[in-house]
Amino acid sequence: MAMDERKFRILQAIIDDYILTAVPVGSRTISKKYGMSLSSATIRNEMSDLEELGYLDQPHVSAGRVPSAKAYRLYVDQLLQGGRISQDDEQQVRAHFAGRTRQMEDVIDHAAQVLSSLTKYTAVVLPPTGTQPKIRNIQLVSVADNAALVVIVTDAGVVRDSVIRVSEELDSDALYSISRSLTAELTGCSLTEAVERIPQMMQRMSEQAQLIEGVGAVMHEHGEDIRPHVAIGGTANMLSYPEYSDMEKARSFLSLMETRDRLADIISQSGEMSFTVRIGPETGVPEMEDCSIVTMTYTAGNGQQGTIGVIGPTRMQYSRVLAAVNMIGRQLTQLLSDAPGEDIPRLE
Amino acid sequence: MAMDERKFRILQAIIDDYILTAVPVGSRTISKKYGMSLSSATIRNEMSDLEELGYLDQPHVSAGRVPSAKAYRLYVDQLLQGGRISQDDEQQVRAHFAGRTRQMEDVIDHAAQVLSSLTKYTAVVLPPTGTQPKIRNIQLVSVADNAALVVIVTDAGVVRDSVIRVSEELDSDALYSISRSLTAELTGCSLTEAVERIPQMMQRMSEQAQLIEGVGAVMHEHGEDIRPHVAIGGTANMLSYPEYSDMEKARSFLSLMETRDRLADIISQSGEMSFTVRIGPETGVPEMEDCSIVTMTYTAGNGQQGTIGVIGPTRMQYSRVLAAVNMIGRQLTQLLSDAPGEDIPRLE
DNA sequence: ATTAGCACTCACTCCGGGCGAGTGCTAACA
DNA sequence: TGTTAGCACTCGCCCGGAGTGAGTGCTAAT
Repeated sequence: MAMDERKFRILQAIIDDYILTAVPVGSRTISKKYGMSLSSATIRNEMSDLEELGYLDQPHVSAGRVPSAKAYRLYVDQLLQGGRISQDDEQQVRAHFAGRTRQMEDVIDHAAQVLSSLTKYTAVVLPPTGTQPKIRNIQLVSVADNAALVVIVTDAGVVRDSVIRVSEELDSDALYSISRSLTAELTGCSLTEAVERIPQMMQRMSEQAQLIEGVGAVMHEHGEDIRPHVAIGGTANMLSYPEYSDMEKARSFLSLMETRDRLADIISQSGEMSFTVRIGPETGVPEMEDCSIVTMTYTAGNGQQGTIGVIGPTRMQYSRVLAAVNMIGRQLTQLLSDAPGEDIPRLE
Repeated sequence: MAMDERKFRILQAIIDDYILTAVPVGSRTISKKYGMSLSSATIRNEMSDLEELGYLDQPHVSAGRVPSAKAYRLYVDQLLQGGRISQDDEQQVRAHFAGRTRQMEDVIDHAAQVLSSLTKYTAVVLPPTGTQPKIRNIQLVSVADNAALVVIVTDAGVVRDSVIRVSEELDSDALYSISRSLTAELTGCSLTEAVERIPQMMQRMSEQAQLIEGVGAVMHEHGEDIRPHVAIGGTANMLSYPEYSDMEKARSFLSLMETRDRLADIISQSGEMSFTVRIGPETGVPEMEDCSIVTMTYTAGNGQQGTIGVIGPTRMQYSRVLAAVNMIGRQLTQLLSDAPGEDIPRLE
């Protein structure tokens, strides 16, 4: 027994109905609501077959059927293939993003907000990261008598800056000249390469050894601890769905959303493809057994890649979510491309 | 009929019990569990009086009594007066914060996390803000051929920096000399004062007019839009409490936690006093009718003030929360004081 | 002033019956 | 051979009533 055209249409109808109502759907519903000229009995037979094929589950013997993860998989594959992704609210959203120079962090936060309010699910946005950024410029700025600010500019924007102590009282000219040597020496290096070079440099410019060591420490710290800011929107949305009427589930979901590190891992595991849909168990996260995650990567001007994602119940409205994710993703790529001229958002 | 010693002790017992169990407490419970040598009947009479005085509410006629906001107020006033604030886990927490130079943002996030896990409620931390920070140094750093990064250092640390376009191709030496003039001119000004001076400066140094205008724009933007990063921890905790078994309530609470701007407003409304406890309606927030908020201000080295707060149900464990807030608050103040020498966290 | 006793209230739980949506199977039909 | 009507059966869910127990208020005795 194989999957024929009719079975497929019935399956589709079941999924549609279940997505809408979150209630196990019965044969009569399909036969009546979804204009097939088939009696409920026939549908029943087909449903029985579909269950055998693994596309449907039955919560208990006298209940309707519920689509399985396998069914959703088929469903979204169809969606993705067909490319039926509309792009309605595009205009409004574009307006939201237009104007003002923004910090990367703001862009990210905003994207998460828009995406969640568009889909009514939970949205997660990771900032662009990627190949080790290359150093472009190093500046020491005097902050106080014995403290200086280290600003490291890379091709990804400004890497976080830090204050270090300077032993002697160097005036700003002195700092500037040191900045120039450092820049000359390290331009084009990645942070880790730069850290490796620090010892030699300390020897060569021994009178500034302490200062240079400080700079090295800053680089080291930022080279490792790239704990990017993760933007989340609409966690509260999930509570509106019946699948989270169980408090315990809701709690564990929310806890997961709070541990940003783990969340970032989960979201960023979205393969090489630009579009990824992970359904239920495919997420690989026990707490998300009945969630699906739709992710897409976007690209900033410097080639770095970020990820946006939507998390919802497995019965999410895939076509709408796919459309929204696709739109926001493209929008971000465009916004962050070097081209536009007036704004250069930077990496936080 | 007035509040006498015995009534007060009974009220205290009722509050203690209710805080523990979240269940309306009856006269028998008090008479038995709380070693008063009084019969339940006597307690009943007293409870009736306390209800008349407005300290107790009765959900329905045959249920026990529940403390009113007025009762909690009395309770915490007593707590605050007595100064009975223990400081047990102080050591562990101090260890958490020790070591490593940190960004202000990290410190804030971390404080929220610790505070929420310590109290099992929701914690909110606002970064220090305060009197307009004074400019200490302005640096233009070359980022690309026709773009420069403006870094404005104030006594509050680094104000967010932005990239601006520079029309001509200025090399880094040229940028440095402009930086020096700008610094000389504007040191000691607040951001808004500096913005006012921009027009004159544009006239005076007309060949760099566009550049200076750009710098002015950056200042203006950051002078206004001080949307500080708000750190939140433990929102999921709230779902463990029976008062939030109602999904609708939980949802509205979480939504509130998501609108950081509003949340920041609410938290920062904590009067002049260093310690504030707002109970139920006192919060002034409809969504928080049965929440209480405990806040405390802390002070950074430069005199700027930040706020930390804990949000929980009105029946929160005030003494523990007060202790925790107090401890973390003092800890932050100490950590952020200029004194310690090795770390200077900075304003994000 | 305190307490024992008593009648009364009322939320909560448990339980059995009825309901209805849904299934699987069988037999009839095109 | 595929489709359909009919039927018996299952089982979750809702509803109403009885029972329970915690709690109160009042009264009378100590």
